[in-house]
Amino acid sequence: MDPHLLSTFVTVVAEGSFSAAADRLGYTQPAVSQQIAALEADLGVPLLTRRPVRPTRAGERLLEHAGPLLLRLRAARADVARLSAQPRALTVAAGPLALTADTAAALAGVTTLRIAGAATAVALVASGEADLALADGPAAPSDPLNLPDTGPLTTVGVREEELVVVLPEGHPLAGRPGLRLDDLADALWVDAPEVMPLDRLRAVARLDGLRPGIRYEGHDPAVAARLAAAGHGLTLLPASAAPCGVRVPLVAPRIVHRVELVHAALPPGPAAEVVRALTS
Amino acid sequence: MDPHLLSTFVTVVAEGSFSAAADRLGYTQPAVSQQIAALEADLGVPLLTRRPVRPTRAGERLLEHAGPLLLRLRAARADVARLSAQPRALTVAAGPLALTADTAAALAGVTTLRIAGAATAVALVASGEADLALADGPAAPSDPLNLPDTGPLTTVGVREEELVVVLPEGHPLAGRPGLRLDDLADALWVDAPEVMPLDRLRAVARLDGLRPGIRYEGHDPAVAARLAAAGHGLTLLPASAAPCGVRVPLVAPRIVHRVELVHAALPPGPAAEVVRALTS
DNA sequence: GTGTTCGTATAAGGGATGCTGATGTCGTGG
DNA sequence: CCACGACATCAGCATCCCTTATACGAACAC
Repeated sequence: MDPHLLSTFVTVVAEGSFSAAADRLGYTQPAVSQQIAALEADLGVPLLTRRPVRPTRAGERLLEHAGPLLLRLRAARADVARLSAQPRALTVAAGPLALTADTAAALAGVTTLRIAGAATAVALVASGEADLALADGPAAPSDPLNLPDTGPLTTVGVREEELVVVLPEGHPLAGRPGLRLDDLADALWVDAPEVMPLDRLRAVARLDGLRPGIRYEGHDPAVAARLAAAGHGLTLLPASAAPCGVRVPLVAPRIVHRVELVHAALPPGPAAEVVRALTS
Repeated sequence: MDPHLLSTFVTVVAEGSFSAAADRLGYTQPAVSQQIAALEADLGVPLLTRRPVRPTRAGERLLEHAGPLLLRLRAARADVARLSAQPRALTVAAGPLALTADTAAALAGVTTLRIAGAATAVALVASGEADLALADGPAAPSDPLNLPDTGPLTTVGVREEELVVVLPEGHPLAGRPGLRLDDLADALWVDAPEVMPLDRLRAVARLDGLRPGIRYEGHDPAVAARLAAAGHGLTLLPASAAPCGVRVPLVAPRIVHRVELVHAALPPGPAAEVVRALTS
C-alpha cells in the first residue's frame, strides 16, 4: 500500500471524479485509473463505485485510515527536518477560545497566528506547518484534552476556565444560579463546530441529546454568544469569551474549558521562549 | 517516503547491520544499501552511522515514527480485509492481569489466548492478528486507559478493581490499614514491565521515584507477588491477583486497576458474542 | 607498517513498474 | 438514435529497483 496511491485515492474521493483528481495531482486520467486499480488489486476488494464515483464500504474504512496515515508521514518528515532546519518564521496555531489577553501577551515574536480546531492545530504542529499549538476544548477538571496521537509531541496544560451557559434574556432558566447539562440536553443548541463542537461536548459530558439548532461556521465566540443571546439556541463558552447574553455557570457535570500547549522538541530560540512564557 | 524503505530502515537498526537486515528481509546487501541511501537522499540527512551501524539523531526521530506508521498501515489493511473475511479462529489478546475467573468464563468459543501488554494487545487487534483485546493497566477511577491511537477501534470499560501494595511480612508498613504511594516513592519496587510497568504507574500517579529493584520479565502476577513477599521490592497489584504477602490497600492517589475491551467493528458471530458476554 | 578480513559503497545490467497517449466502452442527455 | 462525457484498456517507453560483480575502507593481527 503505497502512500502515493493512498493519497490519490483520497483525492479521487474528495473530487468525486477520476479526471478531476488527475488534473489536481498533475497526472493523466489513465494514471489515476491504474493507481486505483492497483490499490483495489492489492486489497482484493473494490474501493470505489464508478459513475457516480463514491467509496464502497471498504473504501470508507480505508479513508478513515488514510488521513491519519498521510498526516503521520508528513509528521515524520517534519520531525526529521526540524533537526537541521534554520529558525524561521514562528507560526502558532490556536484554538478559537485559546487567546485570552494574557495568553496573547505571551506570544512575543510570533510571525503568524492561525485559528484552527484542536485536531487541526495539532496536525499543523505535527506536520511542521506550525511551531506551537494552543489547543482548546472541554474536559473534566485537570483531565487532558483528548488530542489525536500524531507522534512524539509535548503537551502541557496552560489554563482551565469555568464554562457558562449562554441564554437569552427572559429564558425560563436565566435566573438560576447554576445549571446542569442533563437538564439542557433536550434544548436547542447553537451548532458552532469551530468554536465548541457539540460532539466533543457530548463525549466529555457523556450524554446524548444537545439538539443542534442554528449552525455557525465561523470561529468567533462572540458571534456564538450573540446567537445564543438572540434565542437561536444555547451555547457553552468559557466565562471570559461570552460578551453578552445571560451567563449561568455550569455546575454539573464538572467540565471546564481547557487550553493545552502542544509542541515538538524545540531547539533554544524564539519558539522555546514563547513556550516558557506560556507555561510560567 | 516509501513504507518499504521505512521497514528496511527499522530492520537495519534492529539488526545493527546492513547485511543481516538484507538476509532477514530476503534482499541482497546492496539493495539494502541503496534503500537506506534513497531514504537519506529523500530526507536530506544521514540516518545511520556506518561501522558501527547506529541511528543518528535524525534516524532516532524517524524510528519513533516508523513503528506507529507501519502498524497503522497493517491496521488499514486489516480493517479493509475484515469486511470480506470469513469468520475463522477467534483470537483474544489479554493483559496479564485481565483474566479473572468471571472474565475467563465469558471467553466462550475463543481459539487462542495471547498474553500481551496493553499497547501490544491493541496493536494486535488493529493489525487483525487478534479479534479482541483485554487491555489492562492502572488508571484514575472511571478514567480510560491511555491506549495508543491505532485507528477506529471501539473501547469499553470492563472492570475496575482496587489496587493493593504487596509487602513482605514484618515490613514496617505492613500493619497500616492503607498506604499512600507518595510515602513509598523512595522504596525499592519490583520492576515487572510485563505485569505492572513502573513508568505507567509514574505517569498515572504523577510522581517520580519508584526505584526499580529486581526485574521480572515474565507476566505472571503471582511471581511478582512472591518476589514482593520475599522482600525483593514492593509491588502494586489488583487485590485478586496477589496470592501471598501482606496486602495493604492503596488509598492515595486514587488509582484503580482498569480493564478495557478493545475491538474493531465486528460482524455478528462468535467474537461479537464474547463482547456481549464481557460487557453485560 | 602491512596484510587479511569483514562489511558497506559503487557500477552495470536486466526485469518490472508506472506513466503517457490513443482508443475502447458504457451510461446519460438531447 | 446519436453525441458527449467519463472511466477502462492497451501499447510503448522511460524510470526505478533489484541482482551480480567489484571497489573501498576500517579494524585487527602480527
